[in-house]
Amino acid sequence: MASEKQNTEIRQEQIAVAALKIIGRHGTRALNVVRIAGIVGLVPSAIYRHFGGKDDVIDAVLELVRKRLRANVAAVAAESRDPLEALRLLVDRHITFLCENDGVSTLIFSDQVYSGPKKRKVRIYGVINDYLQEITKLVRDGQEKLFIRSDLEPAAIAVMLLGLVQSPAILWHLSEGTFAVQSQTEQAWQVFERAIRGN
Amino acid sequence: MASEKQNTEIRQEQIAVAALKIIGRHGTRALNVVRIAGIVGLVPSAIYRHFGGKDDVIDAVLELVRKRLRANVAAVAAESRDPLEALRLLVDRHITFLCENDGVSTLIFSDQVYSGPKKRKVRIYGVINDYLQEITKLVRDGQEKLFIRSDLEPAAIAVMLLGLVQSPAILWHLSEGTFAVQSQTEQAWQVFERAIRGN
DNA sequence: CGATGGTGTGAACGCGCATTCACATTGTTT
DNA sequence: AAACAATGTGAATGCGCGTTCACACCATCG
Repeated sequence: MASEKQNTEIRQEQIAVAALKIIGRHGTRALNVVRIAGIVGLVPSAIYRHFGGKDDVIDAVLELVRKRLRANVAAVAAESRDPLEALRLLVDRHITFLCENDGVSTLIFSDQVYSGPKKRKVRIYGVINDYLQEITKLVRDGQEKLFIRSDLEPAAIAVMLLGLVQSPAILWHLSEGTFAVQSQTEQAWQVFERAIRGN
Repeated sequence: MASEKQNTEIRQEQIAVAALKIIGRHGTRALNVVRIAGIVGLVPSAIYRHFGGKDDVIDAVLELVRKRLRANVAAVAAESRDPLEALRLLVDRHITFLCENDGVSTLIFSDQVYSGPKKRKVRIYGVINDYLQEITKLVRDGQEKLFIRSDLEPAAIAVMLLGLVQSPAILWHLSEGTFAVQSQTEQAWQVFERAIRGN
């Protein structure tokens, strides 16, 4: 019944993806090595061939999230013609990302965060800050090109944008998909855009 | 070393408060009967005189949160002269509430939510919806009195308001109090108010 | 061909923690 | 005063789960 041998790098990737999937579907509490191993097709102890322990796996998941967030920003920057449109596209992508991976929200608040090494909290803050930083760049760019009012701090706009999406996402997955996340985000974006658009 | 006997109702209150405090300071993972009992001044097994189990304790914490959120809305409604001012006061109160009780944010996303009985998720959704409902009332009132644009759905405004506060709160407690939550909320409110204020 | 290192396996250990139970204490009712 | 219900105590139980370890397999290198 032995699984085929795989390179550690591949396994690490598989394990991180599996972990994120578990967190998304069943919450961080359901994240245990048995389940992870099950998805990857390994025996629990095999996990320790590729990671020092559960904590390291969680760190890997965080890096995965960081990558995907970065990829989203890069994508919208490429697709759009102006920064304001880019922000709108980012809102769409971000909400989709959060809805498809409930785990992202839960991981950030997870007890795993607070129980783990203190570095954990710092690391999560870093991931979010990275993301905010990139959004801030978009905003600043929009201000320079006069698409966005320049009497507002770019960083503050970025945080607002995050909040715009976060609440609907929470409500969506608490409501088991009942909450009209699409409509809510749509309206919120319009209000938001009117408030920040350059005159 | 025996504690004085107390009425079950009093104990239930004490236990819920203790639990919320633990969640806030150390995360939901640190929420165990030993710790709760320690704070209340009881022996672990005594908890079971007042609650059926840990799950019931968590439910009690949720009710505690519901009460406090309701109290906040009632307070600002009483303090303010117009609905728009009420909303601004509510933002202040809500951010304070979230910062003082980190536990509220963590509890909502907690694995405990997803692991517990399915009713748990519904219950949390209910708590938030209650709160949203009350905010929506304020908004609608503001629209009728022409303080708020009436071409916007009251419920959508309410959700936006929540998002306005939530992100800063998250960043604040991830950053260990470094993040300038006050300044952020201030700016966000101004942008938001300009967007929704009746012409 | 033998050695070595990387990967997978199954069993076992140990800890944290929720829960239970028999017993003690206190307050109230009859 | 006796009986009973409510509350508090300490010990014991049992489970989930992270982690470790000795062993097996297999590729690559010398």
